[in-house]
Amino acid sequence: VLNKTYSAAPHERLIRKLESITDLPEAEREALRELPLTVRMVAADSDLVSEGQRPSECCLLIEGFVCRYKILPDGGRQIFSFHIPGDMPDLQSLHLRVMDHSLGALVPSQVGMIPHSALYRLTERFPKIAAAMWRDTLIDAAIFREWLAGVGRRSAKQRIAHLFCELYVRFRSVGLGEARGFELALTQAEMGDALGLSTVHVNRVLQDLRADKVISTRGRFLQVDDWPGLVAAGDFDPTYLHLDPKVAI
Amino acid sequence: VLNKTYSAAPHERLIRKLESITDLPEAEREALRELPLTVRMVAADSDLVSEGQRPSECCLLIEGFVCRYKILPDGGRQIFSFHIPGDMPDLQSLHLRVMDHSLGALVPSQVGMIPHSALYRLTERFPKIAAAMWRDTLIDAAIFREWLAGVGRRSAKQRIAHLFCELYVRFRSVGLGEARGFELALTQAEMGDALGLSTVHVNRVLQDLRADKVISTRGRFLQVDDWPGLVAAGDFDPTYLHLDPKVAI
DNA sequence: CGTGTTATTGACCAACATCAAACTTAGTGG
DNA sequence: CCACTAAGTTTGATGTTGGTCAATAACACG
Repeated sequence: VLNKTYSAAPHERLIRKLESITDLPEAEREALRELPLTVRMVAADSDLVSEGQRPSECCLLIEGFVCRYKILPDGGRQIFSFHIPGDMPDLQSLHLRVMDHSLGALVPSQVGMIPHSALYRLTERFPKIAAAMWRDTLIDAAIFREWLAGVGRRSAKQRIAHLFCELYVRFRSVGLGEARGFELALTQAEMGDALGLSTVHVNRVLQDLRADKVISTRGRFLQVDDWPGLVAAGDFDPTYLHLDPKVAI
Repeated sequence: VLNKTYSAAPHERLIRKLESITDLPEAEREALRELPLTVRMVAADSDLVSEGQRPSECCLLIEGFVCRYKILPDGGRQIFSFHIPGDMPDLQSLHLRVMDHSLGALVPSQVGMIPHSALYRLTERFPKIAAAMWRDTLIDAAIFREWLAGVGRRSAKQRIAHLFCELYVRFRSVGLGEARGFELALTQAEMGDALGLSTVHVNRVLQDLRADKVISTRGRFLQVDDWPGLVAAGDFDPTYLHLDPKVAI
């Protein structure tokens, strides 16, 4: 638990996210703004929620970068998803009491904790908010399917390029990142754990992609030099993200 | 479209399924029984819904065995999930208009088509039914995560054993299959497409598992000869299925 | 400036893929 | 009821992607 100060407007982050996947009337937006929320800072590499726990609140990511993952008996780690500000990475805990995986911060992050009770009340009073949140968890599932197809049937190079495409589009769809690229706060080991690859192989494929002139990296900033090329390399089709037409990248 | 006759009680199948993951008061069960439902027969290897479509109804699987899948540009196929009677494999279409994958029958199957409009009405009138269905789609996502961990980090043998464990538990949890095993209506090619393996390799691993005396096959019947052994071979922990304690296998 | 983390490189290896053919089984029509 | 066919399973030989191990080079941070 750290103590930095931030001036982000947590509720607006959430609203912007939900509006990237659906339309919300003003009454619903207003109701979302009244959600009680306790801000908490989380250090890098520490868990927000761990496998086996029964949380009584959901996290809204305000600043930072987090992932969901599971450690397998042989010590291997599988990362299931990455989350950016505006996401509620453990929204599922609202209807799935016990966590079957963990939620960890990849960089120092700021989250807002929202009691389940407040969310229940909101979803009962506003069916449109319930539908938007349900839809969000369904898109979550669609992303898992897409990753599954990647790990099951795509080459290492396609998988890495695909991940970059997905993150770029998701960042842009909520107004984060820049047109030329985005902050990719991931080590190569973490990319490997997400894509089912070894660190060494991730490194080699990354060199390939740089040699192909589709991306370049400056520190943690991933610059997209050739978007059509990256999309082609990753066999990327954003349909599965189910974004609202109004935010089409 | 075939024409066999069946005497299954579709609504009871659905109720039994939902009760395997939650508790439903009698009023809710009664409301479910009134859901309008058009029975349809589907031939093996034909699609119930295809990628790109915008269905206006959901399917309830009454008899048979279906899967969700996607064909990749290089011709490869990734199967995302298998569904058994009582499942609503495309419940997600209620909040995700366009299908990002297809739903196909693996054997001749019987489904009940339920209009989205009827489901919307039901979920608005009965928050408990909405919660149960939302929960069902969240478990769906949990299964994707588990498969992702398998394809990403587990060996071929673990993945196959894990799949058998999952199907056995799911069949049993809704009162299908037998204590000694269950009907596995899958070709080795289909198992490969689900697990990210080649047909040849599936065949070899299957021979291993038979040699290890954990399973045996008689035609399409998969007999579990050593359940603890199969669980160990698959590194299987049923937590992710989020079954209600009352149906614990 | 150290010190620990991350990136990169090289040598070697294994799991699983691919290709091709033979064998089995289950349907189908005569 | 049998021959014929197509689908599925099994086997062998060979190839490749990506893993493992281990060392070195770059960084980032206190």
